[in-house]
Amino acid sequence: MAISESSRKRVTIKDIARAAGVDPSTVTRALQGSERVRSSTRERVKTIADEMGYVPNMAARTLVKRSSGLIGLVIPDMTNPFFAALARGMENEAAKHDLRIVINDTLGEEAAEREAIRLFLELEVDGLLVPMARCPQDYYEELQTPVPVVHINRPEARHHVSCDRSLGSLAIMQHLIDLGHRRIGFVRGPSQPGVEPKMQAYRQMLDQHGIDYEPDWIFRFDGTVESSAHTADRLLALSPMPTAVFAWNDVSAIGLIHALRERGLRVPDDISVAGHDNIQLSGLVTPPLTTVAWPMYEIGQQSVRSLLSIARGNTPREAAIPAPKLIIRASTGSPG
Amino acid sequence: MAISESSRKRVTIKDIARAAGVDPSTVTRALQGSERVRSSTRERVKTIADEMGYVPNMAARTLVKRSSGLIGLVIPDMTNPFFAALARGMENEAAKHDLRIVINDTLGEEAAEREAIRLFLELEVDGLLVPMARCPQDYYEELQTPVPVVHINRPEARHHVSCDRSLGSLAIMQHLIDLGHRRIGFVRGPSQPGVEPKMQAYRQMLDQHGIDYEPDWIFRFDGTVESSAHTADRLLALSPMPTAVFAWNDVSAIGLIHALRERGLRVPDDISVAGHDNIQLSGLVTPPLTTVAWPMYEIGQQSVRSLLSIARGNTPREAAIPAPKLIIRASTGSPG
DNA sequence: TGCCGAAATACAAACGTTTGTATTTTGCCG
DNA sequence: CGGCAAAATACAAACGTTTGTATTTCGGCA
Repeated sequence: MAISESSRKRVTIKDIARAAGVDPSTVTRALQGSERVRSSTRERVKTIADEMGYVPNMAARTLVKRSSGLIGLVIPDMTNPFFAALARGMENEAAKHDLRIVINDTLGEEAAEREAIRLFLELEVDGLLVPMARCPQDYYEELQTPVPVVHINRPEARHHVSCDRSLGSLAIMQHLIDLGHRRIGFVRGPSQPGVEPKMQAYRQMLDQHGIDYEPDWIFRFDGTVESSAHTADRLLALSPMPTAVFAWNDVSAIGLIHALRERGLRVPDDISVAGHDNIQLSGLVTPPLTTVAWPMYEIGQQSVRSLLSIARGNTPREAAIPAPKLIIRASTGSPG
Repeated sequence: MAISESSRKRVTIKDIARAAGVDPSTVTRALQGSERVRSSTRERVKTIADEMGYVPNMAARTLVKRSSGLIGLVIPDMTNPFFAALARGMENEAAKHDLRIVINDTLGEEAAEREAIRLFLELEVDGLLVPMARCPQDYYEELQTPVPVVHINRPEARHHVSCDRSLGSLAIMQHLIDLGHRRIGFVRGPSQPGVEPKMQAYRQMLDQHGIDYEPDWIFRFDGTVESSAHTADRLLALSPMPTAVFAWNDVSAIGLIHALRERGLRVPDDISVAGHDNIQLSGLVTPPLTTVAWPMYEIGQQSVRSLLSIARGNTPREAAIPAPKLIIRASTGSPG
């Protein structure tokens, strides 16, 4: 059920045309600053439009131009500051090209993602930006959108902008190993895309240093205090106990640190903990968290650029994206 | 500069009409499930539309219906989990009425807020939801939108859904005073709307308990580690030192706790700290934070309901919104 | 068989812009 | 002052859908 239409009628180009004593087409051209209309007329029309409080009707414009000037951004989780930074990079770049970003939140649900894509297609967006899609790649292959789609961090997609997703995790693992750790646990989250590459990097680094992979060293975090507590208990029950833990994101790392400290362990003296994402709070907790920062803003910008070059029929050149940056703080140290 | 139009032409209602051997108007009605078309035709048309991969053109529909089925949500700061919960409540309620939410992030900038409103008006949204607007109320008064606007937490607005904004702060202050605190500091953030009511509640409670307001007990937090450190230093320099601090949000509270602990103070033994917002991490830090939770989800739902009744010409009845909830954790205790 | 009313469908106009083409106006030169 | 090109403006069609009205089709009954 749609909302009923409003009472006060909106000012249209025709109204302005009448008021200015010119043709609607002249009004359009005047408002667009076309050279084809005399500058005096142009100014007059603009003034009148202003006075009458003209607001262009995008539906009409989109209809004839077959392009809305919008870019659809499908966000899996608004809560994640990760995506917020991404969105800002996109908005910044889009603005340079007179494009606007509209966002739809999917709560990380596959059905909602499809719904969002559909909404955007109906809206006739000029492009789609899809960070960490939930739907399988096949879905997008078959989709046959009439508009370009750029995925973020989905290397298997046809068009994508991705920071090598294991780089950050490799850096963290390297850091821990450099510190002398050999028994390193891993806290993983729900099976979102984005966890896997970190797991892989984790295992790869273990391999490289001849450390056996222990399934017992893998823990799960579901966002609750209880799961942090459970992980801490399990850690304490292990013998020998891991001397370091790499958590797939900062929230889980901070939660774990709390649970460990509650149980009398000192971080990093008894056990090191590293996170991933560099959220604002990661520097504000005790102890400040060693983590890795992604250049999300830059990725956002680059993805809009890619979108544009695809739309122009070029294959976008490989993006020059800065590498993720290891941020060493006080939550990691040499093993006791 | 807009993106060039795509190559493959989209399927329109006319195409379906031709394929099905009926008139476009029949196709429309069939797709809408109108009773005016024979059920056999209806099914046939729907099947054909499906097979041809029909995607409705919203611009055309909006043009004739003068209503887009969209609700514009102007978000000041996507990073704030506060707004994420709000948005979800809105989406949930909107979906019940076949309305969709589109989001625009303003980074808390006044100019961006105006831009967002403009975009939404061009999009011909059916309503606007504006949580914690940056632009002054006058701006909205004069705006004369042809669509209803519901503000969130702006009681001075014509239509608004607000939790009494001081309730939470009053509860926190009451809690601290009940614990026996008399010297209570306040950490404020940048001068966003939303800080003031908390400040007021703070002073009101001091007044009520005959405690003098000390300008020295007001501190500022700007999101950096340094400002937390600075606040801690200033606190330590005071004598007598406050025994408790009420911070305007959880991030600033957590940052402060860290800085205090770094300086050898124990929380809550030496000093209590309370926050506001109940972000996910507030329960996961050491010590877990005493804070106050807002029913954001419910407020989101309610604001959509209000929007709808305004659109129908009713004045929305006062919303029944649950009160903010005091969450007592371990960061507060009786003064040493 | 012919007619009636209802059901099903077709017709046509409208929504507000844009844009290619046609027409008018303007300024200028001979 | 007539004529001409260029500049300025007007005209008209189109975008894809919806919706009120007109037309056709149909089943049933006299």
